[in-house]
Amino acid sequence: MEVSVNSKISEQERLVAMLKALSNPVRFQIMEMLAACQTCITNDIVLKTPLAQATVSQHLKVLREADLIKGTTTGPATCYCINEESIRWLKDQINQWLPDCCQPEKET
Amino acid sequence: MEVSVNSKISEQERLVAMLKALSNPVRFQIMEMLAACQTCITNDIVLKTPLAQATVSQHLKVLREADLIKGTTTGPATCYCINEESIRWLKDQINQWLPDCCQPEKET
DNA sequence: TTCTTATATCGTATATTTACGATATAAGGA
DNA sequence: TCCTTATATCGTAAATATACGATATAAGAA
Repeated sequence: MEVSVNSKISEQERLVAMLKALSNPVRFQIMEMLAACQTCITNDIVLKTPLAQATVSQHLKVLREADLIKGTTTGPATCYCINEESIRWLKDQINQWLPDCCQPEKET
Repeated sequence: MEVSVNSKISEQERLVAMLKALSNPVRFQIMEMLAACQTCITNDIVLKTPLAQATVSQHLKVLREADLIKGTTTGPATCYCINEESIRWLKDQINQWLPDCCQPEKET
């Protein structure tokens, strides 16, 4: 039922923060990588990227802080995966956005 | 049928550019203002904002270049409105994004 | 033409983002 | 314990974004 009474940031702020995290080509593609490989460790992403490990780690932090991905430590590695719940929330928000115009083709 | 053969930027790049334009709280709220007032001139937005006119004008330029809004000059003023076609495209893209996971509640 | 109104653009200061190498940190094997 | 592997974080340089005042520009009125 979505009871976020004491949340520090509003829903709009959360949405904007997510969009900001997504609005970088590298991070957007990391999301697609994670969606494709279901779950993979940082090094997998580093190897698929021309960037340094530190840079990828930094991007992963941004995605994590925006709640777009989740990371679990397994031994020395960190296993990342998409935060499906958040992505669903994001999609719902965008769908409901600007309802007075711009509704995608819906046949009601 | 969407024939964008010679487009300089890919669909993903266009989407990321739109997200980037939206991922600023001021610009996000300008979009909501424009959706609410249907169409309004720059000065209306400036007055609803704590920012300087130059700053608002700059934000409008970013939104314009991301194709999220359209502006038409009427006399000395510029009349801005939401680019509904682009917003619909954006919504469709987000809906189709990460199809293997994170589908919003659909009953097929 | 001159004034007013409404915007856009320029120049610039400050803040944030992006990227990297160097250096922690943490777990497990030899 | 010492080495290897996998990440994270620190410090920092360069690029980009944000905001503003000052200054164009453009249309219409006097």
